[in-house]
Amino acid sequence: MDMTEPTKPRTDPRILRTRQLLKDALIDLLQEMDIEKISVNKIAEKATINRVTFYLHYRDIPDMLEKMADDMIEEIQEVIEQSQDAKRSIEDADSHRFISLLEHIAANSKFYKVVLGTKRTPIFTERLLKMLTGSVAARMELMGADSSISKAGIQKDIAIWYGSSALIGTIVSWIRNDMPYSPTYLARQFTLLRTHQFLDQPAKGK
Amino acid sequence: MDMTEPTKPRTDPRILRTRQLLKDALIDLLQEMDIEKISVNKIAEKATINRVTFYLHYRDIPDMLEKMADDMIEEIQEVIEQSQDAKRSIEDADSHRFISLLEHIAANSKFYKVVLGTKRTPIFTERLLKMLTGSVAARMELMGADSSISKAGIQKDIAIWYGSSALIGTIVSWIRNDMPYSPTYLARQFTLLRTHQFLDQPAKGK
DNA sequence: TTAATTATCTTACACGTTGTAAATTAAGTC
DNA sequence: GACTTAATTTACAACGTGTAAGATAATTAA
Repeated sequence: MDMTEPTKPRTDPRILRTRQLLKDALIDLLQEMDIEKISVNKIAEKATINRVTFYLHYRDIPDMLEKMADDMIEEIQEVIEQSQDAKRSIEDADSHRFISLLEHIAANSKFYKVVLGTKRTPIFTERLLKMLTGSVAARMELMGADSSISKAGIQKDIAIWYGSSALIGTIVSWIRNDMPYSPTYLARQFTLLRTHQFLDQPAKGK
Repeated sequence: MDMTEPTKPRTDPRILRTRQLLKDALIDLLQEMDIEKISVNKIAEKATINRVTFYLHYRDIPDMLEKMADDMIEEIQEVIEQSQDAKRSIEDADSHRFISLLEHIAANSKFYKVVLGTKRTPIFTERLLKMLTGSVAARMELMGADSSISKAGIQKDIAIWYGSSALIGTIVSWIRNDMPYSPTYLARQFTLLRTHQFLDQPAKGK
């Protein structure tokens, strides 16, 4: 009986090495300059890789960014799945997934500060937003039709726009401000905002 | 006594014409293709303007986008200021500013669908977020320290991250989905979300 | 270890883009 | 109608892109 994983073609170490060098070089360059100023030439040079070799792996720079975004999403999915086990209640799972995500970002802050913390590479924010929108939508399904949201006559899709935007925006702002709060603290604050938020009328008076 | 406005040098109509042609051309091109594929050549060609003339007005394409973003913010400020007069109460002003903004976006939907509705030109979203962050921060100041936010022990800066992200994200999602709700309706929904949002615990169970 | 396979390197080329210069033509201003 | 300024035309050097063909080096399988 074959016990080996079928999804392991075992890639040539040279390929892994080259791609890693290229990715690191691109992140470095994105830290230094705007994306319009980055050329395949510069990436290859910084990676100490021949320029022609770049084209053996990626069609062009946007293609490379797209593949890096794919990798990012894949990693995040893994991190979140691993944090799922042995959770006491379902309402806690949400918060713990959030904390795991923030911890993962903090552990790879150099990367995330560049790809999510700057406006240079919108594809990463785009992808993450798409993913989080799915989570928020699923959460709303869980909450069901008897929630105060439905009762208040709020359109589900608008609530999803609102909730997922607040989520990714809070994360991005946290990154841009150099992560001044711990993942646990930010998660707690986020939960508070979701429940207690803006219950007041603004102050009256001329 | 000089009654003329000092801030009116009265620009040459040729300049205005050329710039308008260039801007229209760029918006058209952004509708058709990704920004990396757009060259000064293509812009000039579509604008029926000589390529060299482009450089008499803008340093390069990013510079042009930056100036267009400046113009956008300026226009939005004007629109919002004009909606300020004759408002009954302060709490309504907020909502009316929001409606005016949405109406302005709907009236220029071709432009906004390209610059805010796609991920191609992050500088426009960036600028608008910055502006809205200011509004949200001012609103929180108005609400004061006795609000339920402060009482709940929520950091003011995090509340601003959350609120401004939800705001711009809702607008962008609305644009991306081809503005399926009227400005007034969306504003009402937004207000509901800000007050009633997510008061439930998620559904329990296995 | 040798022989195979495969990734990377080297050199080269055609083509498009960029930004600038100088002289000319056209449009707007007084 | 003379003056001023914007736009055009043509030209050029530098750079970036994407691809090709053959040589070299690293990896893997026998």
